[in-house]
Amino acid sequence: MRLLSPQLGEGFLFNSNKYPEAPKKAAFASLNYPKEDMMAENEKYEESKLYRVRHSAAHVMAQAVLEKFPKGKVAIGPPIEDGFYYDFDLPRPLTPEDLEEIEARMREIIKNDSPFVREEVSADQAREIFADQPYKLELIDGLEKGGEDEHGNPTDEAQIITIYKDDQFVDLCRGPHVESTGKINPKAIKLMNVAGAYWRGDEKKPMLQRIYGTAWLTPQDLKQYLWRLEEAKKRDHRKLGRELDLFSISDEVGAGLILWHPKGAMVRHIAERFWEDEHLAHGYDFVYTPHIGKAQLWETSGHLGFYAENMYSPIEIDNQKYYLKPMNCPFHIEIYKSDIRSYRDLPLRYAEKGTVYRYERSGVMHGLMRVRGFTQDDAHHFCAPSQMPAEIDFVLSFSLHILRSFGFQEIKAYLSTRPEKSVGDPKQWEDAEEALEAALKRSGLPYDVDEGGGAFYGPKIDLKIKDALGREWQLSTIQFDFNEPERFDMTYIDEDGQPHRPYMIHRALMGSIERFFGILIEHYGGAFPVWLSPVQVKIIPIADRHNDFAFEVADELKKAGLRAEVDDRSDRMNAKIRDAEKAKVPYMLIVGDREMEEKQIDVRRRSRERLGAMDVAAFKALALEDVANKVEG
RNA sequence: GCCAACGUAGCUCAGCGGUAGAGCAGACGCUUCGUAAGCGCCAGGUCGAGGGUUCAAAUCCCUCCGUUGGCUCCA
Repeated sequence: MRLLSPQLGEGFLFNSNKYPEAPKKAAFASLNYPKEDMMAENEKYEESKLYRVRHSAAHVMAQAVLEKFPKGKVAIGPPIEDGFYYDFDLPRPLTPEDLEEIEARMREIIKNDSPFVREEVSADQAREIFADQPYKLELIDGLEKGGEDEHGNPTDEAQIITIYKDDQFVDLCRGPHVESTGKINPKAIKLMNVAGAYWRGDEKKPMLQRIYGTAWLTPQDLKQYLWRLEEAKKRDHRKLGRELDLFSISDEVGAGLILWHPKGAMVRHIAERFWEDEHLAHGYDFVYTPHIGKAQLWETSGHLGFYAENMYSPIEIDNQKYYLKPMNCPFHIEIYKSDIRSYRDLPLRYAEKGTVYRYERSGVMHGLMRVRGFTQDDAHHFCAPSQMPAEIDFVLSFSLHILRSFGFQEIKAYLSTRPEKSVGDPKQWEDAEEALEAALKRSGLPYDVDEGGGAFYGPKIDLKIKDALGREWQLSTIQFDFNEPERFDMTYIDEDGQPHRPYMIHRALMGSIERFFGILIEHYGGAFPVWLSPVQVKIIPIADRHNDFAFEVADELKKAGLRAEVDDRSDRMNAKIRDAEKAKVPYMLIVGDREMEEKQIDVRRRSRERLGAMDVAAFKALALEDVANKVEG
């Protein structure tokens, strides 16, 4: 179905199923549009009018809330992506009705068109103004002390304390704001929901009530944003997972544990088969390792020291404690250590789709995206230091090849460097970081550097993709490890006949296969590319007398490796087409009297495009070409 | 784990103190049909679990489990 997004006008047609003839870029742009279109090119969000509008809307909302709850305490209220929020400490939980009331009051305040007035004050003046606002007082202390901004984050500069007044409200705030409340378009704001949030994000501190709102420059923009939310809801992998019968999660089995249904398992199987072929073609060896390992192993690896809170309780077997594995690396290392390694053996690349179990707190599970048991497409590279730059180059380009094959074209890299606390020789760190950055430069990928953002055991590159809705997801990670080779005393014998320490790289491309599947579902809205579709062809006989011929066609297609099914129910053709469309089967082949007569089939795509009658051989060639080229039809 | 909302048929939802309802899906029967829903009939629920209030609880209260939106954490 073609959806016309509201208020978009020419050039912003969005096709809900992302069919091949749909202009892909336009589809992306329409979903993606907000920041890009709302702001002048290269303008920073923080300096945009939109940012000021949202910040100002937060103040207006705070006033409305305080009017309703005069004893309420306010915390902070910044603009965020797509809107703003404000945290409150209130005598009772807010209800949806409260939000409506607050929103209505906001519109009145906006109508007053009262100016935002900035004032610089001393810390003591500020304390007087906010005498009954404990959270503000805490912020003022931080500002006065310096080294902390209004969010409590460290800063270099001493802070000037400023307040902003508008209408009946005054807030401790750095600004900036719009000139007056009237600059906020009352028809372009909406309060979205209430959620709990810890004061300063610290779970030991009080839980506040956070009201999320959205604000835009025009009502059209708001409408567009709400439409985008709707679209995301339609593509929600949990909803599609049920509708397309891909997977489920059973209370009986347990939260965060995924059951892959035949259709979902087929997609996974195809994806894994591709993954396997590519790995074998690129110098990897496959390994298989068990799900549990002795406590001593996890002591040696350090997991019981630094990862214990994510691990499940031990299982006791013959007076020995065993742990369910949260990672695969110790096993791969043991395989490495099972023999003496020569520099001639290196690099070694051990790959395994290893299923790991990690404890997740009960409130954080989310469909396939956040689970307690998942399979990593893991691999560990072991190489001599001299081989390291080439190895990085290889693994980065291999990662990109895999991601692009699944239809993710927009990829961004994040390089994380040495944190303050780290293990390993600084020279090694430098070499590794240099190699990572050089490889990034050669790849031509856009990348950001997160100084000090690496793990204590090594620097890393993370790859994030943008999906069809413009949302970023981290998939791949390529991590150096200076820790485990040391802990396990890994060595190889170099040309000099002496043992040397190898370099070790962990990498996962899809990351978690469960999560990757979830992202694929949402990216494609359930309409997988032909090569991944669990059912690629549905053959639809018009009447019972066409069934035999339909099965003949199916057999021929199956022999060619295509996944074809016949819908031989006694329903009308229209109903069969509808069901096949809903199942997002890429091709429907209609067979009736005419086709049987001519030994042909009538081809229809899920995009509703009709390719017309053709020979089975012609269709087979066409479909196989789509599979080979991984087209998204 | 924390805050809030929500758990009624396989799915989506109505009912919100007086003996459980719809649509879709399913079974069966009729229909054999040209590019997104043919018709009829049947079956299906200890209303998430446990406790309490009441003459009476899906409905009100408490506890637990789960889900959703956030917080924190993270693949």
